[in-house]
Amino acid sequence: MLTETTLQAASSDCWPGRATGNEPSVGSLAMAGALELMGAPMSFPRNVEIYGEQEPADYLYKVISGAARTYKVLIDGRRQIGAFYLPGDVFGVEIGDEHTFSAEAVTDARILVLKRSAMAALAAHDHEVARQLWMLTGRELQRAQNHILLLIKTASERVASFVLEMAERIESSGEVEMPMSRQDIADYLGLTIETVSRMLTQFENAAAIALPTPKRIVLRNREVLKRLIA
Amino acid sequence: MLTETTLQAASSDCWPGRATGNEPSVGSLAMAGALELMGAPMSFPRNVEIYGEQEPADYLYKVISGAARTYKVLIDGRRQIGAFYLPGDVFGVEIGDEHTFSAEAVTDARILVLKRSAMAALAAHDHEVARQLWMLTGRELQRAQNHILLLIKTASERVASFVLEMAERIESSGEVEMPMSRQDIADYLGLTIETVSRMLTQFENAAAIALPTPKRIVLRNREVLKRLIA
DNA sequence: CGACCATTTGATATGGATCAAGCGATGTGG
DNA sequence: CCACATCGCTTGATCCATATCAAATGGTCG
Repeated sequence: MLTETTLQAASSDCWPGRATGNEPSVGSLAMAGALELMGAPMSFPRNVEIYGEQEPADYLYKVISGAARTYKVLIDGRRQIGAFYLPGDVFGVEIGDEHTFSAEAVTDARILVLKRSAMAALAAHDHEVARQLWMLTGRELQRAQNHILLLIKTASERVASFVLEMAERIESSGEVEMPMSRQDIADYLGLTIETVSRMLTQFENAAAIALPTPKRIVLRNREVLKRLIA
Repeated sequence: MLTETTLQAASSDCWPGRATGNEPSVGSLAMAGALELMGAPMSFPRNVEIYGEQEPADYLYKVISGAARTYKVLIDGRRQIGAFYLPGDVFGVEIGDEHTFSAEAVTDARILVLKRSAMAALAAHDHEVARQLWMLTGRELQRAQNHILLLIKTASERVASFVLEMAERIESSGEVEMPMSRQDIADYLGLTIETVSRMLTQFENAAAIALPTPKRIVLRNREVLKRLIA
């Protein structure tokens, strides 16, 4: 299963917020070492499944590099993408025993895989770890609520929101390198690829963005985009 | 603030799953009394605000009778209902310090109001309480994820799903007494009242339901509805 | 019983989907 | 290193589901 056994990436910073560690509770420091032992970085090629819907949720995943998506396919073939995960993001957190979405690598990706049972055991003795797990669920909830608000908007509002959101997450010197395809964006926003493409062209014509290549978006005037998002 | 000071409804069963209580951890039993003291049932008339978006999230709410809705209004006036809460449901759980949605009574309602800081203090000493709080967040997440899947479906699929969901939650002898208006349903499903009404008429013509009054839905053939939900 | 408000029903408009080419970037083999 | 094939994206034409606008009906409450 594990493509590598090197554990160096599984350092103590593998858990968000863990670095604060100003609450020396019992087990917290002792278990930090265990964290390193139980996490392993794995490589997933582009478009390869990380886990399937209804599989046992035995692991948590933290993106090191690349990107991942979670999704669900309805009986008639429509696909809904739940979220995109970029370096630093954690996914695969579940309340029940099974994954409710499937997950795939959007691009070639390195992902830190953490055993859930070990996390649970850790949380049972360390309130801070338990709190972090709760926070992760809470952040997913906020993301899902924002997603709901996105899906009631018009096509141009959805696409503008998406561009701005990605800009906040991965902007680098005025540009965004989109890891995902138009189909991915469409399935996230509940639109067709044609509509996504038309909206981007529209934004380009309005001088809000530039598209040197399909995946590269230059932000030329984000005020125009912000005025569109309702 | 409190319309009544009677605490009788704030018994130890006010917390879901708490009744199992087969983990006599420190503080658990001692704090059970505190729970009674900190929860108070309040009465909210129909359409009255329970809390507003961006207000400090100092309390949790458990519906005793009646119904509540959470919602957000976009700048242009569109309203999105996040969820409906019926007797037994808990709402107002937040990760941050502020409510991200507003809440109102759908009908005259009695709602148990629990101080959040007290819950947090309790959770700090009782893993079971902490787990229950986490579970509440997780259940909200699942609900939000289902809501996302609903919003990418067609109008008839959304309305059929809604009727079936409400039936599961409040069916009584083959009937559902809807507490909310058509506008509420429309704002939950991302449709207009006209479309909701037309779909219900359509289901009635297909002999799937009957509508003796607008708020009363008789389930005549739920297989027809199930076949519609994709 | 009467008035009001919610709901239903009808007619028309429209945003985004669908169907159908065309174009361009990427990557491969000669 | 270049020609060509493939795949993903863009652009265009048409259609359809749902919104919008408008009116009629019916349930509820004083």
